[in-house]
Amino acid sequence: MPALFDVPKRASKAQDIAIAKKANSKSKTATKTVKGGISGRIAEIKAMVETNLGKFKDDYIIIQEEHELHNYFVECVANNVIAIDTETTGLDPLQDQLVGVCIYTPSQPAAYIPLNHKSYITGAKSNNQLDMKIVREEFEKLLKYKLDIIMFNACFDIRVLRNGLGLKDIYCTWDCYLAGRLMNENEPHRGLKPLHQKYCLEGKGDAFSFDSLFNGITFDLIPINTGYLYAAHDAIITYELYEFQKPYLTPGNELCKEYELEDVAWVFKNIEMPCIKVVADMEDTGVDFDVEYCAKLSEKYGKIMDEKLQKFEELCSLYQTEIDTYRLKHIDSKLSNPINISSPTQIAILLYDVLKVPAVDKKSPRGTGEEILIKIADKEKGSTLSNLCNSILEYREVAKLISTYIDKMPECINPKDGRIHCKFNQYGADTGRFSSQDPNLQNIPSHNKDIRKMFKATDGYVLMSSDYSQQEPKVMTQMCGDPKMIDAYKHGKDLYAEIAALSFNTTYDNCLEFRPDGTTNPEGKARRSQAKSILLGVLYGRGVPSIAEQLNVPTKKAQAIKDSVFKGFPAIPQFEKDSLEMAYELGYVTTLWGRKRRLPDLQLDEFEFRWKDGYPKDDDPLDFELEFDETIGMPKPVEHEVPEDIQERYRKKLSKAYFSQKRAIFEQADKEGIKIVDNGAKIADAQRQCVNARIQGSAADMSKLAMIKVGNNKRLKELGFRLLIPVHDELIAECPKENAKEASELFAKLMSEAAEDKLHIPISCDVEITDRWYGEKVKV
DNA sequence: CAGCTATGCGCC
DNA sequence: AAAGGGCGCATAGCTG
Repeated sequence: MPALFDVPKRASKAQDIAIAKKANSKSKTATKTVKGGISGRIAEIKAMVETNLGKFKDDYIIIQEEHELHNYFVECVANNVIAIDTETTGLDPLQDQLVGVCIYTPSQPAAYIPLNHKSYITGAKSNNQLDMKIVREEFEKLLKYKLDIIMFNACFDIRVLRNGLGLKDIYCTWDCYLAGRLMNENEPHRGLKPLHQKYCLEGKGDAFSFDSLFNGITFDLIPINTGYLYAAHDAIITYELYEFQKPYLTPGNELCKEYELEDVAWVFKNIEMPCIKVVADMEDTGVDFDVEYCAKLSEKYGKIMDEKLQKFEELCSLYQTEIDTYRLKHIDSKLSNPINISSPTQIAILLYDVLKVPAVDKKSPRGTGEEILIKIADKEKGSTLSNLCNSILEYREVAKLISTYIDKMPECINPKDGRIHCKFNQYGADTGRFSSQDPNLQNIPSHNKDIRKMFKATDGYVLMSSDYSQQEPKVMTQMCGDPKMIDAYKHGKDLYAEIAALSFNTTYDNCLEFRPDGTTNPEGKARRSQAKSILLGVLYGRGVPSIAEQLNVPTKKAQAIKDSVFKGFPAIPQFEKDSLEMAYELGYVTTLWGRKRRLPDLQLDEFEFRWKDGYPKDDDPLDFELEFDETIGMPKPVEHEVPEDIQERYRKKLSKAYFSQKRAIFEQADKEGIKIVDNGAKIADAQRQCVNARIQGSAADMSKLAMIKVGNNKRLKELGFRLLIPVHDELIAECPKENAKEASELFAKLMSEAAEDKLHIPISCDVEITDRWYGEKVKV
């Protein structure tokens, strides 16, 4: 079965991501100043919309009277379904304005309900817009019918309707964004319009892009008579995308079966859809923030940064002669004066050109990353060079804290409530994990004990954090099904120590860091960490040399350790094998709950053969019949394949060749006019991903199930408990102090039970109760 | 000027 | 010969 959605070939993953982001963002720079005057831009927009959507003029309507809205909703009830999309002045549901609501139900024209349009000349609110209160009340009546509600990226629209229209009970039954992610997480287009164009218009729709159309103009300034065309169009294409998706994610439907999506449909209905409300609640709640404390941190770390910079400059001055000599020789060097410590380019010049430090890493011979600088520093401890490298590292550490966290966070505070409301993308990672942005609350430093304390409980509340200990190893144990590993957890043993004991033929106690009398046991510690490295290495698809480096043992030794562990726990390599086979045969791997991670790269041929010019070297490029392709409006490019026997010849050679010989073979082919594409790296990437995606994805499923249970628990709600941040295997929440004891116990219980249908390993969650994130424990 | 890539680094 | 999964975001430096 081919992948459901075709993924176009692209130059790079980074490019894909850039494209996806572009498609996903609705014009971030909505409030910047407009060049050429507002009226000019609006005329331009008017013309663009006319040209591209004018044909829908009579198909879409504007709702400006109460009875019109009422009648429309009557039809929605009759159809038992409505698609909803909102138009706003920006992407922040708390600070930006609701401008209008777009609705659609089959049999009716798509409709736009303008609410807050205003004149771009006078700024006065435009006439003929329904009162928000009336619209809210009509919607409230509509919601009582529990009809299906279709949205795209529902979390946003739900929050907009809650905060902008006061529609507290708005819900969604089908989110086309989440459905699309589940149907193909590799889809580079994540926005509504590109998805609709690709799957509902078979890519044939007008390539007209709205991406930059409204740049610099907020939607409230667009005249209603222009705006309604654009807005109403969104509601109808949301519905059309839903119609396309629905059979694939409906269990029992032929298409759902054919594409093996029945379990995915389960995940959609029971994990992703219920998660939306929980996420919307978290984003609306936000986290309280201590500005005064933050200001103190800024001062403290600002001073440290100055000191670190000074230290760097002093150390540089010891090399003044060398630097001066270099500058004289290389007039147009990028080396500024003084040297910019933040510039990797300049640090590379300083180290490798001025100071002639030999490269320590073959992969990046001019690298200046942390690991490389540590290697250089360790070569001659105490030397000026070593001090210099350390000073760069120390500067970077504190500069990162200041620029990304300490001085950034205050800019993110919502002035209305003094809290930080980030955005969570519940399908941020292709494995199903969450991501967080604006700001990212999932990468706040934890090693540093100051930074997290900026985040505090609301006054009268306490913070609660509860994490799954060893979530991923436990998931892996379940998926391997190894009885010895399961037993280790059932008996409350340390898994890594148990693996070490059974693999290295020694006792469990000999594989612990501490002896029963409390003294340290270095050999035990080493055994345990060796077993741990192997297990986590499997989890991440880590290679033996890399594990060797981590354990500080020769590669051969690391291989021997791995062999022992695999011999003692054959279920582990079996799981690797099964996962690979699953991916090779089906093109995807699955999580415990049935979420898919497609890995099409795994099915690539190791080598692909193409004629460099698109045709054989001695061919006349015009010597063939052109076939007209109507979809692109021009003759089809003709593909000449490299004959199978030539491919076979090269494949045979390459299979026997060592790395160093491959290049020569590629060059030889090049002379024949053949380009050989080496997919080895891509395939290796996919191989690593296939084990990891199952574990990481299952853990994500589990965490989401927990969020849903916790977020919807009636008793917790009564206690005033509310979730704040999911950090993968950990949930941060807050609760009124007087209810903290009961809430924390229930919190831990719900979390530990959340995955019990599929995960038969004891799960316990400890709840920490504090006044601030990582702060002092509070007694309750 | 915006928008992009490269490099580097924070988290799980 | 090399060999680590998943994110978001900062700065530098280039390009159109």
